[in-house]
Amino acid sequence: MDDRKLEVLRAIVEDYVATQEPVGSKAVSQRHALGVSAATVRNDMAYLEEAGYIQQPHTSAGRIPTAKGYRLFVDRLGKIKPLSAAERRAVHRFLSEAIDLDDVVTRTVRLLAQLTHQVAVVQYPSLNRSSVRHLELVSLTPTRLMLVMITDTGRVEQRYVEVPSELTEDDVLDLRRLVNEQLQGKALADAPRIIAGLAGLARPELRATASALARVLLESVVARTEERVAVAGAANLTRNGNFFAGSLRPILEALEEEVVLMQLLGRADSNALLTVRIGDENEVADFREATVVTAGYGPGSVVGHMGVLGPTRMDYPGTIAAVRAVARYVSEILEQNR
Amino acid sequence: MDDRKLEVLRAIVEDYVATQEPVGSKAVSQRHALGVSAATVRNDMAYLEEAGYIQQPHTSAGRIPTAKGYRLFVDRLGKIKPLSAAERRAVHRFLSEAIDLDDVVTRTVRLLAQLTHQVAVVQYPSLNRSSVRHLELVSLTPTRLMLVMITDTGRVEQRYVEVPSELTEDDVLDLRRLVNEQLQGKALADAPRIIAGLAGLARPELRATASALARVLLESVVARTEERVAVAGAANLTRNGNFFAGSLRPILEALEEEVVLMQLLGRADSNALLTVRIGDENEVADFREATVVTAGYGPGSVVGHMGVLGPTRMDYPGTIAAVRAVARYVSEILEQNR
DNA sequence: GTTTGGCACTCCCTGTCCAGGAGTGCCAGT
DNA sequence: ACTGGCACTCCTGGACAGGGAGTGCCAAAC
Repeated sequence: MDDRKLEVLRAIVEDYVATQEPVGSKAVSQRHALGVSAATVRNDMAYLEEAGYIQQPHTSAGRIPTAKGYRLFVDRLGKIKPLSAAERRAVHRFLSEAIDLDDVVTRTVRLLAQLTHQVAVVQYPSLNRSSVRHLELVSLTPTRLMLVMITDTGRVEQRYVEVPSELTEDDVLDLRRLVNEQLQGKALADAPRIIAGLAGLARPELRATASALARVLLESVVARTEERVAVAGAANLTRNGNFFAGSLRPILEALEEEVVLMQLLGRADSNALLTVRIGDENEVADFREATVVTAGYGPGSVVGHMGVLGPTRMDYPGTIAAVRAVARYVSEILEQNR
Repeated sequence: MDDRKLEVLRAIVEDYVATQEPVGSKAVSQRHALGVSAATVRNDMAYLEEAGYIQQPHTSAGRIPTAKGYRLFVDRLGKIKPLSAAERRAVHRFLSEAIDLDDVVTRTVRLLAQLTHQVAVVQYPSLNRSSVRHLELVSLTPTRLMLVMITDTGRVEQRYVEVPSELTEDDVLDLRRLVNEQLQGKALADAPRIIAGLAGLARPELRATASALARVLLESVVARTEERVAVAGAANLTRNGNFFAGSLRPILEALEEEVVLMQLLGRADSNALLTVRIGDENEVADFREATVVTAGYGPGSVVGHMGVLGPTRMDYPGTIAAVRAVARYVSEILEQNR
């Protein structure tokens, strides 16, 4: 494929993203210094359409890019434009004011939404990629405990535990020491194995209690892993003509389903630094008209993902730069709090 | 005002809520067994319009209720229809499966959204109406602590504390004992006073550390109080013709602002069991076209509010019943976990 | 005095038609 | 290989008319 044809595609993508209207041959030849006439552009456009990169909403309208066209643009044409110095400073300052993990996530998701003018999604640090920092047992009544687990990423999980027999203060201290000895510093992915042997290590009279505790512990490391996700910027779905072809409904519904959001952020095993899924490259049916840009983050290794969701007609260079920058800053912050 | 006129108003409200279309005199006299002709209804409607309870979108259209009309309907005409037995069972089961406070709030807000087909908002138990159940100090590095506060409603707050000098294990134990002795069981509203005296009670060599700790403690009980709110059901804004006169944007934006949501749930001091704010009775400008139904909840005394937001044209009896029922169940659950 | 049927009137809604405009495809000429 | 010209297609917006729903008012009936 011709170099000029690529330039024409770039012009179409850029103009269409900017104006949200089909772009015609005259506009391309005038606004972009290609040095050729509109008629020539028309020939190139016919070729690009034939090849599936652009399409016409109807005869006698301008062209708009297809998903395939955007893909080519992202892969070969888009020059990522880094954030301005002012933006970088703002990101840095806003995120460094966070007081705990919850706050980091909340601020991150808002920041992303604001920078990209799109819907932002941030996954809380995944439990099974974290390790245990501390386990705390608080006795509420003699037969009722509260279990609090703190991970190295700062995430806090709490559970109630009903125990079969009454416990003394010393019993609680014993149990606390036991679980911390066994689990502190261990990766949660390894935890189930350790937890299974927990009851056997307790004093005989505490066996029953320890196994009740083990059951709840297992639940909190296995059952609800992955689930937590924060969303912001839903209002951006209504920007200008975005409106997602009027089918706002399913999108809003999907945004409230953790399962769908996790799918959106990509299979947890993906360690790719940055992923762009355009249109039908997306697995979730409701997002066939959308593009999702995601990045992994974490101190050293990836512990979670974040991303933004927007119309396929989005400002790719800007969005990609923003997601990448924010993911980096968040990783830095987690590193510091380690 | 005539009894029959009230019946006409009720008919208009009910039909309009059901069909979302202006209702005419003929429809009223036919569908509701008033025993009078359309012409008579027309006279009554002229009166109701004069008195400000209903209005015409334009000449030669049917009538729709005004905010004043809905108000009268709610105060004098609506017979609250309790939830069906099946619904009550479903509510009960769904909520009793919650595993911690976070889960209770999440489930509650979803339940409300689903029952009422509207946007639901639930405030986390307000910190300054709770009391301290337990304070935990975890040492991360010799000069860095993690403070975890657990309240009687099950809410968990965590903060990092940088301390001026290196601490031994015993120092940490000492501090933990001190803060728990002083604060356990105390209402957070009283906490600032107690915290102020905290540093003075520590061993001399721990004074500096204790006052750093006190600063952070104060922050966590004062600064971010009230703030946390959960939202669900935003997709319901797009139901049928709801769309809020096409101005979806400001509503979605407002729903992401904690401050606005707190205003929506009503001044924190309101202890009223159930509040209905219709149209301009609402203080928040963006919600002039909306009705907000809120209820307080809590074990014994009110510790937070929950509510739903919908178009003024909503099913008042059903919505009110749902909000009240859910608030009661949640209160029961908090009572049990006390 | 209240209720009723009748009637003229108003206004919205829908569909049709038409002119204007933007953009294309193709062809012949450079 | 590029360009200018030209006929053609299709969308868009305004104008206009007909049908329908609902009203207000009036005179007659209960």
